[in-house]
Amino acid sequence: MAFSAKTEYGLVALIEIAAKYGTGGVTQVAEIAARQTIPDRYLEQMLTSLRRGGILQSIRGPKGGYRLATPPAAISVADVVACLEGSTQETSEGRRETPEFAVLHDLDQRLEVARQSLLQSTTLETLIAQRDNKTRDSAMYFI
Amino acid sequence: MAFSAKTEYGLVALIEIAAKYGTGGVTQVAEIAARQTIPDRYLEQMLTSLRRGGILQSIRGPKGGYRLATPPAAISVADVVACLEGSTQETSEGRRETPEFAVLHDLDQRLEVARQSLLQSTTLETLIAQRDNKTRDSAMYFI
DNA sequence: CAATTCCCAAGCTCGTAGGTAGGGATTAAG
DNA sequence: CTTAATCCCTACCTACGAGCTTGGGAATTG
Repeated sequence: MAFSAKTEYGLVALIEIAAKYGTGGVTQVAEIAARQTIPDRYLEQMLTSLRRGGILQSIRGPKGGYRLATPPAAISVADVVACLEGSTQETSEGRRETPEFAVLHDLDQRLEVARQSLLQSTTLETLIAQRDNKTRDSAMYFI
Repeated sequence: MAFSAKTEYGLVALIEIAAKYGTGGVTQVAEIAARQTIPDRYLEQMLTSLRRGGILQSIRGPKGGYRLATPPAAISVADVVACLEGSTQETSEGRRETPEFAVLHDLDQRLEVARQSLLQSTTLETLIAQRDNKTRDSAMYFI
C-alpha cells in the first residue's frame, strides 16, 4: 500500500464525511470507526490533524461530529496526504554527492511529480463518484 | 526518497558496473563502496541479490569482481527494484472490505501502475546517459 | 601457499508506524 | 444544573523491519 495507515484511515473517513456534505449534517468518529473497523481513539487523531489542517470542521457535545470545511471537489487527495503524512525531517545532511546518486535523485523527483500529479487530480468528489459506481455495478448482479 | 537504501545502493553500483560493460572488464565491491561511501560488506549483499536475480555475473578470486549479465539497455530500473525490494508478504488477509477501502485500493493500483511505467522505461543505459550529461554540463562552467 | 576476492548466514540496534490510554473542555437535553 | 455525549490534548507503549555488522568459508591467481 502506497498510503500509510494514517492516510488511509483519514481518506476513508473523509469519503464518509464528504458524502454528507450536501445535507449539512455531521458525522461522528464512533460511527466511522465502527463501520470501517478502525480503532476509534486512533481515528480521532487523524480527524484532529485534518481539522488543524483546515480540511475539517468540528462540532462538540452531543449531536456533535465533523463536517467538511469546503466542498468535496475542492479537496484533493494530495491535500489530505500533505496533512496526514507528518513532515518527517528529511535528514538532508549526509547526502552522498556522487553523480550516480544525483541521477537517482532526479529519477526520484520524477516519480514524486508523477505521484503528486495523480493525487492532485483526485478529489473527494472523485472518490465518492468511484465508490458509488462500484456499488451500482455490484447492484447490477441482482437484476 | 522513494527508494530504499538497498535499492539505491544497488542502482548506484549497477551504474558503475554498467559503464564498463563495453570493455568487458569487471568491477569490485570495494572500489564502488569506497567511491560511493557505502559500507562494503553491506553492498556485497545487494550485489549478491542481483547476481541471484540474474542481473549480474561474478568472478571470484584476485582480479575478480562483477559484470552485467546483459547489455545496460536491457536492464530496467523496475527489474532492479523487483530484485532488491524483497517480496515483503503483503498480508493480504485482514483487508477491510468496505467500498471506501476498495476505492482507495484502486487509487493505489493506479499509483503503482504509474510508478512501474516510469521505472520500466528507465534502463541502466538511460541512467548512464543522464549521469554523463550531468558531468558534461558541470564541465561547461570551466570554459 | 598466501593473498585476494566473492559467498553464505546470523545477529544487532534504533527509529518509527501503529496503536493505547488518561483525563479535560464543550454542549445538548431533560 | 446535572448528566451524558461528544470532541480535545497529550503522553506513552510496543513490535518490527530497515540498515548495518560480523564471523567465517570457498574459489582463484601469482
